[in-house]
Amino acid sequence: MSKLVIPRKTVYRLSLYYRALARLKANKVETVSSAALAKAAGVKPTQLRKDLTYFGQFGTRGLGYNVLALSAQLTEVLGTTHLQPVILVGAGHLGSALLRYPGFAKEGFEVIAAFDADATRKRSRDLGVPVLPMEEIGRILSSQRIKMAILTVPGNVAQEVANGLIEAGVLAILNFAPIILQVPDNVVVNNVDLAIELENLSYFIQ
Amino acid sequence: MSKLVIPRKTVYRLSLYYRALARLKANKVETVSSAALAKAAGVKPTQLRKDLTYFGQFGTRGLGYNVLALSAQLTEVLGTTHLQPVILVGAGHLGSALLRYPGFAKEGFEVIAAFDADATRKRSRDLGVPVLPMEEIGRILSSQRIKMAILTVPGNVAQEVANGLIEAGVLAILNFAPIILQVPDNVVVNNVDLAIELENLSYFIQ
DNA sequence: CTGTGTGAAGGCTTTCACAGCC
DNA sequence: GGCTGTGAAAGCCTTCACACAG
Repeated sequence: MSKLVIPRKTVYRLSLYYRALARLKANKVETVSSAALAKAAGVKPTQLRKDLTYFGQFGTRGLGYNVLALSAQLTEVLGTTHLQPVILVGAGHLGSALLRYPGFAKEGFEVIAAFDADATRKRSRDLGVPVLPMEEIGRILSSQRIKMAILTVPGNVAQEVANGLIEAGVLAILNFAPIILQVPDNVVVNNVDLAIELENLSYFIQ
Repeated sequence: MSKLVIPRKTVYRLSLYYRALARLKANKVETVSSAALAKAAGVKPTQLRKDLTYFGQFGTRGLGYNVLALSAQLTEVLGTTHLQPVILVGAGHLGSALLRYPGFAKEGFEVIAAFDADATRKRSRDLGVPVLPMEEIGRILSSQRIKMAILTVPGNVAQEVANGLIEAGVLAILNFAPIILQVPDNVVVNNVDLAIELENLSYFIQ
C-alpha cells in the first residue's frame, strides 16, 4: 500500500478532518467544501486538499466532498474501522480519570483492563474495568491480541514498565509520564505532557 | 529581543531539554555532552546544539554543558522563572484529575481556581482549590492577573466558554475539548486530544 | 462560475560536515 | 582527542497558481 508515503503530519490532520466530519454528519450536512472543512479543522483549504490527494480523489469539482463518503474513507485509512482494544497501566489520579473519560469509547477504543502496582488501592468510584496487579500484564496480553497501551505511571518507573509492555507484545504506547521512553524501532510512542504544553503556552504570552 | 526568531518546534524542545536537565541535576551530574542530553530528550545531538544557538552559546568545547547554568538559561528563555497562575474551567472527571495532578505545580504553575457549570456538584475528594460557578470567571480574572486557562469542558460548549475566557483577558488556553477553537490572533491555543493521539497510534501499527 | 486536484515554488527544519576551541 | 558552534546542503512540508471538471 501507499501507506508509507503519507507524511506523519498529514496522518495527524486526517484525525482532525474526521472529527469535523463527524460533527457535520450529526448536523445532517451532506456536502462540504474544502474551505468549510478546513476551517473547522483549523487548517488551510489547500492543505486539506493536498492531504487528501495522498490517498485518492474524493471531491466533486464545483461542489465539494460528500460528508459520509469522505468520513468512511478516512476511517479506512486511519485503521479505525474496528474497535481497538487498549490497556491502561497506572490507575492513579490521571489514569482513573482517563478510564472514566467517554472520549475513547466514542472514537473506537475500548479499555479492556487496567493495571496498577497497588491493584487493591481504594478507589473512589467504580472504574468500569477491572484493576489488576502489574504481574498480570503478560498473561492478559498474551491471551488477547492487544497492541496498544496507555501509560500513566510515575516518571521514575515509566521506562521499566514500558519495557515490560514491549516484551509482552505492545507496539504502541500513549505515554503520559514526563520522560522520553527509549523503545525499539518497531514500537511507536506518542507523548502527552501536560506540563510541557503549559510551559510552551507560557513562552508565547511572555 | 530575538525571541521571535526562535522556531516553534525549538521552543517545544527546550522544554524537553529542561526536563532532562532537571533529572541530571537531581542526580548531581555537573556536566553533560550534547550527545547525552539529546538522547535523554529523544533528539539528535546536532539538533540540540542548533536549538541552543538560537539564543546563545552555553557549552565548553571538548567538555559539554554545565547542567545548572544551562538549566537556568532555559528557564529564562521559557519565561518560567516565576510561578504562573492558571485557572481550570470544567471540573468534570478529567478536570478534577488534572487538579490533583502534581506535575503542574512541580513545573511552576499554580492552579488558583476552578470553575464549573455546576459548582456544587458532589465531588469525591477535596480538589485543593475552590470550585466556583462560571459566572465568577470575569470577577476572578479581573481581580488577579491571570493569562492562562486549562479548558476541560465538553466539546459542545467549549467555543462559548473560550469566548468568555478571552473576553475576560485570557491569552493562552490549554484545550482538552475535541474541537478546534476559533480565537483571535493574539490568543494562543495548545490542543491536547487524547482520542486523536490514540487514533494516530493505531494508524502506525496497522 | 464554483471548487477540486496537483506540479512547481517557496519556506521551514533537520542533518551534515567541518572549523574552532578546550 | 573530544566536543561545541555553525554555514551549507538536504529533506520535508506548506502554499501558490492554475488546469480542469461539474
